[in-house]
Amino acid sequence: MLGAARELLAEAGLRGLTMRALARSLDVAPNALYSHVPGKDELVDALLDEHLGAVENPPVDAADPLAAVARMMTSTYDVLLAAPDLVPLYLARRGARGPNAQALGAHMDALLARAGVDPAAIPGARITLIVHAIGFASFDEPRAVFATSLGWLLTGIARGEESLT
Amino acid sequence: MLGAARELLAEAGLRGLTMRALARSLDVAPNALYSHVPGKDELVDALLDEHLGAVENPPVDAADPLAAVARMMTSTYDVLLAAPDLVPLYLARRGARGPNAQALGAHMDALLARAGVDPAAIPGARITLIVHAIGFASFDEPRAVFATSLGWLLTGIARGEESLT
DNA sequence: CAATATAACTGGACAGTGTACAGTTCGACA
DNA sequence: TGTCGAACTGTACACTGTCCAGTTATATTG
Repeated sequence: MLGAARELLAEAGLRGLTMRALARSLDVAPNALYSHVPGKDELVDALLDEHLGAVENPPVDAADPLAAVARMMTSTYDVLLAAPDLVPLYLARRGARGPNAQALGAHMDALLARAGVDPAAIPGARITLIVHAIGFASFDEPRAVFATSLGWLLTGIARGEESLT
Repeated sequence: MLGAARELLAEAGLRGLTMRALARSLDVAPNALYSHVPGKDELVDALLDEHLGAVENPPVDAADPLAAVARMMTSTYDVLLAAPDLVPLYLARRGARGPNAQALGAHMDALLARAGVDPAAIPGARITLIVHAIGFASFDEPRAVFATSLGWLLTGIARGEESLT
């Protein structure tokens, strides 16, 4: 069912992802879906988290942890862009909260800690990086702009400055 | 009509902002609205741009242009949060493109230029800052996290680094 | 094997959505 | 006074997500 939903999204786009169309593609009555999933929101959530499985997880003990974070976020960005129709859904659902999303978050926290980021600042840094990746994927700017701004962000995070307010 | 739409949004939320409800609040048949606006998207666009009129425009010749950018973005963030129901719409419509949005963009470009940012990097920096503000407003994190990460971003932008990829 | 519990399905419906079409009312202006 | 055009109405279409009651098929028991 998740697979059919993914296919449907790829073929018919965000607008085409409807319970009825999904049921049609499974040769089933629309309400039969509700035996497998409580509602469309939950289906979408599952779709979002599953998709995050493709994000690259660099080793936690990488030589340069900050570069590893950069690789991770770039991979996230690429994965998001690989299914552009999914991006508005990440926004509408405020990210993903399934097992894949949580594993990625934990992984990133570990890398940030190893990069010497103040522990108290880690959650904020994680959120910032996630918002940054999803936001950029949403506004689909050229990839170079994303890379540049990711560099800006990591520079700032690494130096731990926070005046200017 | 825009006013009624704004009120309706405030009272009934994002979900309650429907053409039919808007028509009802104006004591008019639903399709009468289409004499004034081509469709719901355009109505929403107008709503979004109008709302940006509340963003603070610091003087372009401020002593510290980078601090002025920070003030501008903080004000944007506050304005966005003042109408949380509008935020998902900014995302869905990929920002605003009306006169207010354009004026703000031009203003920011001028400030970034005065702050010594490489002219070629200005559009990217502008987009980055906008994505950052809208993204944070969307994920509604504590305000302090926004401020901190804005500091990170501006630090990076000002130093013009872009390695790490 | 037969009986039963349970998961998966169906038909039909409800209340809503944005919007198109054709036709009417009405105020402003020549 | 006559005409024009904007603003409106009634009706309708093709959708949406989801609920309810009832049916079928499958799996698990006695």
